[in-house]
Amino acid sequence: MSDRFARDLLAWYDEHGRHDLPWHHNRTPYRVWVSEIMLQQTQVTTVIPYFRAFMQRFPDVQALTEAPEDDVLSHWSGLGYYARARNLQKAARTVVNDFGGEFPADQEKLESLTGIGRSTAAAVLAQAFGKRAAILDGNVKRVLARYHAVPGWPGQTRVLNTLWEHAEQHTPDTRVRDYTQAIMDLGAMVCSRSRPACESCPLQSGCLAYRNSEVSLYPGSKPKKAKPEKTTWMVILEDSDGRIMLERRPPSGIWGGLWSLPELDPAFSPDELPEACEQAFGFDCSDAELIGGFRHTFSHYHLHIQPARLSVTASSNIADNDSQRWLHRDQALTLGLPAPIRTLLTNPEQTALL
DNA sequence: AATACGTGGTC
DNA sequence: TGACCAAGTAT
Repeated sequence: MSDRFARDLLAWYDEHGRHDLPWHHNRTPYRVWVSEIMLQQTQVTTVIPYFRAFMQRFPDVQALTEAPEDDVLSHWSGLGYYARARNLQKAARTVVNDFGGEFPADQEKLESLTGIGRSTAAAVLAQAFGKRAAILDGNVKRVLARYHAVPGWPGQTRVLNTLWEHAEQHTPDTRVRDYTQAIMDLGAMVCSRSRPACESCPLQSGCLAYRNSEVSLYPGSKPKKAKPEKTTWMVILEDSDGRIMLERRPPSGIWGGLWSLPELDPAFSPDELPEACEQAFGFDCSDAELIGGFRHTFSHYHLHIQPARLSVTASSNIADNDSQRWLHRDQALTLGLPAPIRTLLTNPEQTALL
């Protein structure tokens, strides 16, 4: 049953673990699910305020299904990986339509919900239903890679499979909920990526990497690749009322479904911007003013964002539609906006310094 | 299997 | 200061 790994880990957790995170209270499947989705590739401290606001606005799965997608995205604004928000609502509708509004306590059925993979399904099973299920997130990967001295980068299927095997083996039959939280806490608080606190680790005596003084070698690092550089114009079209134009981005791709400033081909020179805007958007534009570009780094490429402000002179027939809205800046900030656009609209002077 | 998908923290 | 990475999943 539970080997010394789980036993020692749980003893440590009782004294040192995190027992008071927002999703630890009223631990319903819905709350656990939302927290797990938010926590994908995202730090706990970042998630906490988003989780509170989200629960206030969408208290249950029913409320989530009934909300406009824009509302969900605006609550996700700044969190990143926005497909998570769109998938969240899709999955909520599946729960209501196919599962009678109740989350299934079944690994396979949970994984059928979009946005829920193997690890998230296991986390919901363990945290919300107390069922035995092995998780394997970044924390667990690090702990297990060190404990068993598993060589290689966890992005490789072979390495990943090995880690999953260890994860399954160590998961106990009892106290699965606590165990799941415990191994994540250990990874976050003791077995951290840099400067792990091995002297305070309850698993030290069995840790192969520690025994060999090779803790820093695990887990193996990702092969590095140069990020491509891309450039774009982001135009702030402003009418005589001080309203600016926002465009809804396509549902897939970067910032999918969010509202943002309209983009223009970087091949245009500053001189050509007014005419390019007129052709693209159909308004008389003038006075292109360059605000000062900045570079934004994504996971897989760098984007040079070149903001430019233009005046719309003939604005009599301006109207909102599905993919285009004219709003004052404070109104624009209530939309689901990407973080750098939010910054750009809030404080263009600061952005110009970047 | 490899890649796309965000943002903020860390050193 | 730029590279690296975090409670991963979808395609």
